[in-house]
Formats: sequence, structure tokens, C-alpha cells
Amino acid sequence: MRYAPEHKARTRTRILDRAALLFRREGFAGVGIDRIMEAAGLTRGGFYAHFRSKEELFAQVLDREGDLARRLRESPDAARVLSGYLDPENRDQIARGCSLATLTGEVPRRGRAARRAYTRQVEQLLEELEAHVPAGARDSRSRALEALALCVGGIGLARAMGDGELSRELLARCRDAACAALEGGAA
Amino acid sequence: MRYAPEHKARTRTRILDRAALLFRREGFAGVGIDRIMEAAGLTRGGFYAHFRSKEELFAQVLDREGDLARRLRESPDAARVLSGYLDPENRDQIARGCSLATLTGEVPRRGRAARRAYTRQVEQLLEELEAHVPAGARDSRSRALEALALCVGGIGLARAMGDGELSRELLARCRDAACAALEGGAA
DNA sequence: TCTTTTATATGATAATAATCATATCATGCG
DNA sequence: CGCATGATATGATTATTATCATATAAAAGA
Repeated sequence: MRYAPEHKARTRTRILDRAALLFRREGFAGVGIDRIMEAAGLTRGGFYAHFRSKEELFAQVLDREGDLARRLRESPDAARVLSGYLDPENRDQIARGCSLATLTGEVPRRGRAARRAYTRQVEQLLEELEAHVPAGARDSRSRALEALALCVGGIGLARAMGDGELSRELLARCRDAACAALEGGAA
Repeated sequence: MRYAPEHKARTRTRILDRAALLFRREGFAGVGIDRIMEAAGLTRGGFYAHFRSKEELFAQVLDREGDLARRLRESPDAARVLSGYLDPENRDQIARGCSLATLTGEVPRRGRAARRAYTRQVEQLLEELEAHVPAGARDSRSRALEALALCVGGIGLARAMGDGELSRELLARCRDAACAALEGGAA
């Protein structure tokens, strides 16, 4: 090993980070290897030493996406996390946001690997959501599923509509509904 | 008028139909003018006699998308319509499905026109949903918003996960939650 | 039948795509 | 200090892109 042992791994991580950002901002077909590598401070040459194809890169980007699950795990207050998620500020930060919402529409078009990675992330997220359902409440699984759909649907719709009264109204309503689904008395 | 007066209009409609299909299946950047025109039985030459740009075409595709709203308007049974929407069969028909769900992620990347067209469609859909809230129930607007987010989030997530137990479970749960939100007693 | 007008087709341009073969660089070991 | 090797760069290939200028086809009125 001539380079430091973690050198290549760090480069790889950098590529993945930049690719995640660009995929979220421009979509899979909207950004090329050249721009991804340039954003990572490299040129296209080395790409195939790290990934076998653009599709594989995409799947691995999804594999690393556990931000929302992490925030839930680290916070005792699920309502707070969900409220921060269904917020105009998060809506306007598409590139930094969670890929589960931003790349939802891209995944069906990509291969098996992407779908599997996505599904795994959903499963992990559901576990964290379920852990926040008050003890004793029935149907914690259903509650988690409902909250998840409200988050993904709410932020997606709000982003498509941009800034405006309806967008904010929708976010507010989804915020309430998601919190009620998780912690409220219904269901 | 040398050609029949509605000749060009019919061609235009055909282009819009095919473009809608292809955009839903492959995304905005995933399909080119050539393929769209070929799918409409033409060549790329005539495209710019119908639309000023690909972006304008995309916005006009969104403008014509009122399928779910129409189904709601024509059916007295909203629960039936929503159940058909949040169904594995509809999940697997991405190309034919409603663009509000399939193209959600594309809209923020496209221009003002696309966002406005999308927002208009959401407004119309909300009106139809609200019309199905039982008379006397409070907060019909909130109920409609919640049902909408559950539909878009549910079908989007289910498509990204493909066919599988979790996907079906999520659809079933969203179906129940959306119907309960619209017609149930809570909220 | 011939002309005029509208609708579509052909061909071109300049840019960018994914991928790979080959070349160069940087670095730690001897 | 130089060399071997792993990491990155260069250059090329083949394909496709949006867009437009120009050419052709079709059809209705004379």
C-alpha cells in the first residue's frame, strides 16, 4: 500500500457524498459521471476504479442514506423531528434533504439493487418510527407506515408546488397528521 | 386552412399523450424529443411547430393531467376510487398512472410553468376530495390534504419498493388511512 | 391542373453522455 | 534516492441530446 490505507476509501466516500447531492438536485439522468467526479475534485478517469457503473453508484448512494432514521434514533422527541422534516426550510433544501423522499420517483426506473437499497432504508426508518410510538398503543406498525407516507408525500408535494400558501398549508397539515398518527390516540 | 382544421390539434394531442407516457416511465431527462415524436408516429422535425421547447411540453403535459380528479368527480364513492389508486395493480402501471404522483420529483427541477401547472392540478384534486367529505364533518380541507399526501406518498413509496410484502402492507395501510381521513370521524 | 399554404421530414450543429484503454502521477519501501 | 504499485488523469469512442434551417409532402382553392 503506497497510499495511506484509507485513502481510496475516503475518496470513495467523497464521491458518494457529492453524487448524493447531485442526484437529489438533478436526478439520475440529469447529472453525468464527469460532473460528479469534478464535484469530488477528481476527473472521470478514476470513476470505474471505485464503481462498476453509474447504476451501481446510485444504489450505493441509497445504501448510505440513513439521515432521518439517525435523527429519530438520537432524539427522544419524534414529533420534533417530524416537524423539522415537514418544514418549509427543509422543503427548500432539496439537495441536502433525505433521499428517500427526493429520489422516490427515480428508484423504480433503476435496477434491482436500487430498489433493494431503498427498501432496506424504508425498513430501518420504520423501525425507528415504531420505536417512538408510545408504549401500550396498538398497531404501532400501522402508525409508523402512515407517518412515513405522510412525510414522503407531504414533502414531495410541497417541493413540487414551491413556495406558496398551499404548500405551507399542506406541510402544516401533514405535520399534524404524522404526529397524530405516531403518538395520537386514533388508529 | 389546407389541412382539416383540427388536424394539427389532434397531432398535438397525440404528442402530449405519448410524452406523458414516456415522461412518467423514464423521467424528463430520460427521454428525448426524438423518441417522443417517434412514439407519436412523427419525426423530430415538426416538434417545434407545436411546442417552443421540451420544458414547455413538460408543463403542458402536467396541465392536461386530471385523471384522478375526473374519477372522483364521476364516482359517488371516494373510498372506492382511493382504494383503486392505492392498489398493487395501479402501482405496477407507472406509465399509465397519474402524473401528480409519478412526476412529483421532476417538477421542482423544471421551471415556473411546470410548478404552476402542478399546483393547479393539486388544487383541482383537492376540490374533488373535499367534495367527498361527508356533510357536517369539520375541517374538510384538512381531510382532503391529508388524503392527498397519503395517496402520493403511499403510491410513490410502494413503487420504489417494487412488489413485496412491505409494499403491499404500506398500500393497505395508506388506503385505510386515506379513507379514514376523508370520511372517518377523526380530524 | 396548378398554386399556395400548412404540416412534417431531412440534415446539420454543437454539446454532452457512459465507458474504457492507456498514460501519468504520487507515495512509501528498500 | 529510485522503483514498484496503486490512484488518478488524458484521450478517444460511440451514442445521443436539444434545437434549428431548410426541404419536401399534402391538400384545398383557383
